[in-house]
Amino acid sequence: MPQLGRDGDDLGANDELIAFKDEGEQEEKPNVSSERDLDDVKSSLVNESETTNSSDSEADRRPKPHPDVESRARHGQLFQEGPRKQHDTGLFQPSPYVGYPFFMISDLGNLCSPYLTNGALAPTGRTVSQHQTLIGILMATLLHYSNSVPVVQHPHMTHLRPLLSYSPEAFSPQRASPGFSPEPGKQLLPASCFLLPTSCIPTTSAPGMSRSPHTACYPMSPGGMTPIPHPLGWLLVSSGFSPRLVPPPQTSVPHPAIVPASVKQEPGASHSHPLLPCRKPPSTSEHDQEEERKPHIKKPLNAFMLYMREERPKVVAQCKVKESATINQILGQRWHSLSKEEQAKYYDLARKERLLHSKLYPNWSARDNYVSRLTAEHTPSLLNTQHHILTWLMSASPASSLDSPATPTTALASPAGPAQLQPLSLTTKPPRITHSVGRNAVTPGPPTPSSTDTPTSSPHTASSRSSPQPLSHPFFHPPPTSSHR
DNA sequence: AACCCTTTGAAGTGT
DNA sequence: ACACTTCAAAGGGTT
Repeated sequence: MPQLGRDGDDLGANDELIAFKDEGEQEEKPNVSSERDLDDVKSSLVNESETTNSSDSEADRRPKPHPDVESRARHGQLFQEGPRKQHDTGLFQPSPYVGYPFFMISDLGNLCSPYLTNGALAPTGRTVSQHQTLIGILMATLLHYSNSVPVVQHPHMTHLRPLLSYSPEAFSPQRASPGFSPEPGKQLLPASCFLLPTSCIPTTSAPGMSRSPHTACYPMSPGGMTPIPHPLGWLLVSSGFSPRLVPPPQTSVPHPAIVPASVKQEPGASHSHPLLPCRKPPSTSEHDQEEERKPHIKKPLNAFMLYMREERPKVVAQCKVKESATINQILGQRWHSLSKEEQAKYYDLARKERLLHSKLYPNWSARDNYVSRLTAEHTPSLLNTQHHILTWLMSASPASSLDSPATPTTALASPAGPAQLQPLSLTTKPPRITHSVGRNAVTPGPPTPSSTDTPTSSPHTASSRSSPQPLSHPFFHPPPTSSHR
């Protein structure tokens, strides 16, 4: 949101920019600033909300709700069939990760698929010496890219500040509401609850600690230009390919995901493999585990999330449903059935959340919470190189199978060639194909800065968003697009 | 234990 | 501008 941009004057981000200092200073200054400003922010936000006009937007775009979901949920019909099975119905549904080789090639040790990325058959019958030559060239390529492929660190990671949790810590009772002492271990309510306590429904669940902190996943040094040790290591390790090509893990350097941000950002220092998944990295010490438990600053809740938090108990009570996926489907339909005034309430609340969040954490970026995944946006050249090398290996491998071209390896085939290589997920598991990704691609963001956070135009114009269609149920219609998470 | 599912919106990046 | 991805909450289900 432009009005919420970090450079926005109203947010006071500039004057709170923190110079790069030692971690002790970084640890203290934002909190002091936050404490000082919190009350003012809250009061000003409340005043602002009273004077802010909620733009009209959502009402006209509201599609007809799908009462079937709720009615079937009440009757338990949604559970008659697994909600995720339907995407397997097709003969082959290309994964959004078309460039992900691990699960496209059932056996990478095989590497024998005769189908190149262009669908052509690879030449067969290469000799052992030819393969050795190819491997040698591959290793040379690896060495080349290990020294030449830069990955730029996110600017927000250049400063060393503590990993504060948005909900539980940033809005500690001592700060937000003196005298309020929550039960230990219980989740404190985020900003919206202090602003509008009546709209909040307390929850006793642990605040989003199921995932390890993502903030420590940025492997790059502040200098930005740090060599990647093994550009293809992820592929080779994950596929179980020849270990000769993969140097043993660097035990001397902890995994970036488990290294405290305060100590891992050594300019110019080498790091462990930046391409490996870091969502659940193994902990090597108590200190690392302690760092892992540190919450990160979470994203502020958007309007729908606020709505869900408020309405979920009602849906649970009404529909006797506990499965969150089903509840969310219902809530999604109810959300669309809301009037624009009702939605404006949540858009406005969400705007306050973002405003307060940006005030408390002017240097925070949503990118900070991204897991360290190698994506095409980050290193497209590297991905293309990987694609080429993989293709090369496939073509170089002795063809042992001339099976049907409809095998998943054809997913690597792209009409446009490597240029359309999709981002490579570094998750250790193949991403599941779901039906919801890509929604945002076709729908412009709802709120416009000039007219508050309520959508001004139909953000759900395109297909999938206007009419969410649950899958796999006989009453459900197939989704327009497939996606992953 | 860890991850998936499912929803919408915000925000990030790349083209 | 557009396309695409990730994350935010939630908790039962799955691996």
